[in-house]
Amino acid sequence: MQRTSFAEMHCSIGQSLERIGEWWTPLIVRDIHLGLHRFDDIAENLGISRNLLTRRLESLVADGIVERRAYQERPPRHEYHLTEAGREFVPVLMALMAWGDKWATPPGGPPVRLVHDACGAEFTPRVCCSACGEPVNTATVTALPGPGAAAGPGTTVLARRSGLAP
Amino acid sequence: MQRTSFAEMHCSIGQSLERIGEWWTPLIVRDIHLGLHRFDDIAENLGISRNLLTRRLESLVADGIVERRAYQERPPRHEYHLTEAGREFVPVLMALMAWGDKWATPPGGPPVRLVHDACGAEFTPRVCCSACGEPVNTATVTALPGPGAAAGPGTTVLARRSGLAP
DNA sequence: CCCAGCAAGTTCAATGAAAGGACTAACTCA
DNA sequence: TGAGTTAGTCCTTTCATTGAACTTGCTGGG
Repeated sequence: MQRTSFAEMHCSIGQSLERIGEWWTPLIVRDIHLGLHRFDDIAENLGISRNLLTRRLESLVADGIVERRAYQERPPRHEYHLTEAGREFVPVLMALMAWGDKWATPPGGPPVRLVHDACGAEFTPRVCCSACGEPVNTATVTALPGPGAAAGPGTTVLARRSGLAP
Repeated sequence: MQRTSFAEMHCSIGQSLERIGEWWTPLIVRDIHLGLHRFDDIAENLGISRNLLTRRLESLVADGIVERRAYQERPPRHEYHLTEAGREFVPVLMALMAWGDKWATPPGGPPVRLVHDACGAEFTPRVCCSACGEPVNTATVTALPGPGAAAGPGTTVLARRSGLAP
């Protein structure tokens, strides 16, 4: 059946997943980021079905994560590039990669090393506090209801627990 | 058709997605982290089909992200808790949430505020360099082939481009 | 004692998304 | 003229997802 959409959820994770949470989508963004801009390159690299790649690229473009850019007129040919939103998503992918390196190491060891050009070091991405710069973890972070908190699909029980409308 | 598995990919993102990339799975982890430990609570909160929740929880337990803990004997009843791997995944979810807050704000504004207990500030998660602590972005990070880099499903073209075996 | 209720699932049919391979369009280059 | 490139579309098969009903084992109230 059609997948349940997360679009109506009062949850930014749900909203994010609606845009980049589908199967293949994060890998497509990874490929574009790593320099694969042509349809056939991405299709061959991932081994994704071509019709599915068409659909995924369409929705990424519709959501403003990827930009479809003509690089010649006749015949019309296009390249795919990340937008600002797409580029800002890449660090999330790096954090995901770091988690995978630690808890789900691929056969043969980590396939990618990351170098931070600004400081020159090979590094591991970490999620940090924007205020003090320290790494965050479940023990040191508290989640509080924000302005958009509400009972709705995806947050019924949570809203009840935090004292919002049942 | 059955989803193509990313398990054989030489890519930590693929490995991560294989474990937590399926539809619903990140939201299930979110719910458990936020204190929903019972099957019925999670099912009601998300509105997920109960058989699907069963399957997702099974695979999360099999992958060592969630732990199934008996809290009474007769009748047998269980609670779900995050393991160490699961807790370390939560910051990735926070980064994903921050991206959604910025680029896909849910109706009504950000539904959750995060407070870093260590410094007391309300903050935005950022992905930073483990060496110098500065936030990373696409412009300041270079990806290099690591020990596990290889041509294979999910990385054929990339491996060719970076000079590995065709 | 009987019935309602809870918790944690399991079973089932209907539907539509994914896979994969063949096909098309429009052009270029030798 | 024929092969190659690029970016898709079309089609069939197969399986995951949905939603709702059903099951099991026990507790607590009247």
